[in-house]
Amino acid sequence: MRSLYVYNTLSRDRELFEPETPPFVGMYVCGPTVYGEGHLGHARPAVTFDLIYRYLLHLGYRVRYVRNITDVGHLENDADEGEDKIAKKARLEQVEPMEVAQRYTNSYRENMRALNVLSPGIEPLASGHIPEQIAYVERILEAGYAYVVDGSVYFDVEKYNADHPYGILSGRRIDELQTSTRQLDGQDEKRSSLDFALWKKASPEHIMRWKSPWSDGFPGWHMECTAMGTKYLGETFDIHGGGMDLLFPHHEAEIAQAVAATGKKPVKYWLHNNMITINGQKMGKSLGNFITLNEFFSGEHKSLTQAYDPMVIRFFILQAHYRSTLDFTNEALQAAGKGLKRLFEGVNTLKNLSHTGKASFDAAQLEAQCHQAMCDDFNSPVALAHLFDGLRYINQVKDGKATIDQHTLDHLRTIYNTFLHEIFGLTSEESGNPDVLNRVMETLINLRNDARKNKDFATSDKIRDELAAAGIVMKDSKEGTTWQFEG
RNA sequence: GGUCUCGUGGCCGAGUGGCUAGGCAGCGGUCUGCAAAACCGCCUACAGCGGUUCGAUUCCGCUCGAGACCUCCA
Repeated sequence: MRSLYVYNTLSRDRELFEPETPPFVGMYVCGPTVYGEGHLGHARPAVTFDLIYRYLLHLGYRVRYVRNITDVGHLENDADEGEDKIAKKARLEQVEPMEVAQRYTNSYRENMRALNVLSPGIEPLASGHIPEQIAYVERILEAGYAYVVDGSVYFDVEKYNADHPYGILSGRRIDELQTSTRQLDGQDEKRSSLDFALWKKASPEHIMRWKSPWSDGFPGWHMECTAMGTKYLGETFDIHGGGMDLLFPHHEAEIAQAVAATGKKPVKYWLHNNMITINGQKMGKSLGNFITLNEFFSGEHKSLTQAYDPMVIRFFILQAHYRSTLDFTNEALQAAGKGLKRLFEGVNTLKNLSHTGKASFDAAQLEAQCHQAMCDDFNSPVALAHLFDGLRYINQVKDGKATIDQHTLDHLRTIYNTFLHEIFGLTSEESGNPDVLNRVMETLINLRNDARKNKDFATSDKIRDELAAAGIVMKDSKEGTTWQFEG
């Protein structure tokens, strides 16, 4: 198996990837909170970890991929006074909380399918794992790292820090944190402002609630990932992923919870994708540049000049390294769209090529370069650059300016299929055209070429222009005329 | 205010102590009845100021600028 290096946030460095029990890999990724439409911010981690998942599978690992659906109990900001996000939305819309969660879960899954993101092996719901979460809180209480106040359970960060360093992931220090935390709901109950809730007692108007030994309430917002990760991947597993914004406090709290309960560090490799911006600005509900995925796909948003194919968004994301910030602009997306189209056309060319002689290109080297890039912390932009380099050779062969042998031809086909489709998950919507359409087009092409031969360009151009108006493009080359649908 | 990340050519984005990705746009050419596509060539940048070095875009320091987290968010 190839040597894969991944950037581990825990060490702030690239490390050789060595799973606990190869060939098995346990991977947990923080999924969406389903209280609203999927947006651009959801696409980045989904595509990033889809790439990682696909590449690990390609390398021969057997991956158990868990991505949760958060459908309970995250606290809102002070304007909402600790009200549950989903409950709040439900009241506004006068429906059951689980109905809201279901609707947006469905919507999220549809978006993921459009982006060709593979389904995780397990997609657990937080609401379906309340007993596991309660049991986990009990373990932490038994270990002495939590305390109960009026039906709520809080994690005792200072006590924990005395035995285990708190902040190993985010690089934060407890004394620095103490001075920079602000007042939140329930603060007076906590011994320290740093402590976080493991279980929250529900206020009377709070409609999402479950029974527990401490109160009718709901789990703290770091609890579900710890409980469900443990349940499906064990007390220690290989990869935990998510957005950089989750680094603190969410992932830090997850480590503390697990160490408090088990004495073991739960995760070997912490992987974090960077954030996206829109026109150089952070995307935020308050900034008015919040674009949902459906708006992207339809183009219905005031800051979009056109609709974007989900594959273009996927390709755009893959063209940047996952640990860099990525800026979405119309210009950049359009550029990506053209690049992607060129790539697909090259693959199509490759499909129709036949061997012509000696190859003047080293396909094995191309393959090695692509893998080298991917093994260096999943550097998809560099791998894509190599594929574009190969494209030039393919087109030269098409133009008769280079030659290719059968072996190289087969090898290139395998490489492009493997990387573009299998690993990058890029698909062209070359839906198998019905035979009848191919026959019709063949006829039209023949008619037009007859006209061209007779220098009846009025007729030949009429055929081409009218087909163009219908969305079909004709392309003349030495080998003859080809056609395709064009947007 | 604290912690951290980053600043690359018209735009997007890799990467490196000397050999300086890739995409898009632009310009010139080849091909073509024309067009499109493709191919060839050109445009060769690393915020600013110091320092280390034979040599720095790449290492160090400072300045300026942007962003993330600390507080719901991917």
